[in-house]
Amino acid sequence: MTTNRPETRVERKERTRRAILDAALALCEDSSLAAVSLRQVAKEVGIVPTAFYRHFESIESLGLALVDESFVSLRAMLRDVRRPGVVTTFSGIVDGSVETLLRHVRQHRSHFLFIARERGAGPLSVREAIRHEIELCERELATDLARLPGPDKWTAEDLRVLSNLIVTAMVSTAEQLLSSGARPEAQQSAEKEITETARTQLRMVLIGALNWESRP
Amino acid sequence: MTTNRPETRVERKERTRRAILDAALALCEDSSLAAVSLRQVAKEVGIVPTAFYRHFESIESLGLALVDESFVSLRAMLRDVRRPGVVTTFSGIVDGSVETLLRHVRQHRSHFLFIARERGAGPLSVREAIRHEIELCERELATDLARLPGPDKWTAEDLRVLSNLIVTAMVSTAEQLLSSGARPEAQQSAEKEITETARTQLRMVLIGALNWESRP
DNA sequence: AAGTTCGGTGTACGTTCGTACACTGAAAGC
DNA sequence: GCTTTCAGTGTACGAACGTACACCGAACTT
Repeated sequence: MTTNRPETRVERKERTRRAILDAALALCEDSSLAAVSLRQVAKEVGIVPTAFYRHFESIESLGLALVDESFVSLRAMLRDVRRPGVVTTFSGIVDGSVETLLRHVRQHRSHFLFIARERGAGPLSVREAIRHEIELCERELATDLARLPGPDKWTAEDLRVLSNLIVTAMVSTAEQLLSSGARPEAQQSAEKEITETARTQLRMVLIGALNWESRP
Repeated sequence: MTTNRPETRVERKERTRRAILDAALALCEDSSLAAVSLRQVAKEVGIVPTAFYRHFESIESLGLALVDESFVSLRAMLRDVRRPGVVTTFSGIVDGSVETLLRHVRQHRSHFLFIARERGAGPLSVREAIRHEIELCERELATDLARLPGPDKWTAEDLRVLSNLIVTAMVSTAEQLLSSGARPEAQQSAEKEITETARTQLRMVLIGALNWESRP
């Protein structure tokens, strides 16, 4: 049973703000943010168009808020991947990472979908925000890689380059998983194939890394 | 001096069609195709809006035409990369490939820009067309890789996986080159850094490939 | 209890959009 | 030469867009 005490003003505002973010995310499922109109969002939320401005000054700044929000769940995923050494074999790291990625893509479809779209097509400021967040991911990965035997003797530059490669491959994997989800009839087998490919690719890259000689 | 003979009807039609494609491509430089209106294109070309329908039945089918056109130049690039063995060392292959990529991105900016945008944000049919073309590229790369010592003993599946990885990395490199071109003040050094990264990544992947044991 | 703040309303505007329809005039076909 | 074809014209419409402006009423402040 819900307590029926009257809503405070900030609560109500926050609730509407959430509704706007959710509505925008839903509308972004099948077209880019630039193609979403203020009026559509307002109608979806159930407010009058001009009320939108009480929360965001433009669709673009709504986009920036959605980027922040999306990367909260992404960071949660990364924390999940690197949770302290339950597994230490290379195979274990690879399998665990890919499985975690799959789980989070399923769980936060619309966020990943939004990022994948706007990464290439959004307004400049949104693209830059996404690029920046991905760069942070690469840096975090680089510091993790630096603890592995082999890469621990590399130059910082080589570490950067390797994590860029890995993150790129994982972003691509996520995008493939997303588009496989658009056709639910054969989704399971498609997901299996995509994750298997991702696992193999990670292994190939790691083998390359183990045989790499960093020369400064 | 231009010969002044009267234009034939098909010539004139083709000329207008080209103008429409060029105008659309230009308008796509700073927003996605879905956000480009039929009227904008028509105004840019200098025809009345309804005349657009004499050439395309919708913006979407215009998009498909642009995909075709863009991949003509991309295929030209790939032919260029694989031109018969002037160089045979791994380093030679890598350096040559990356340099060719850079050259073609510069030369066909707007085409690459269009593909990069619509690959993630375009209408479904456009996204599928692009995905299909990229898959063709991966297949061609796979048959090339199959001639290399090492990969020549691989399973078809492993070859597919490796070329998917390489193509993904190259697509990402192209996208980075494109966004570096948006800020002309430091473009040269940015391009140098990006291509250097791409070279290193290709080498890392190839080293992984040389040490890979394909087990069926 | 009186006054202020502010999320949400309702109307109203000028613009731009896609597209329907009837048309024109020059090249193509006979 | 007369007819047909068809790329391009011009007008006209309803719908959707962003946004300006005056307003309301309930939650807050004092």
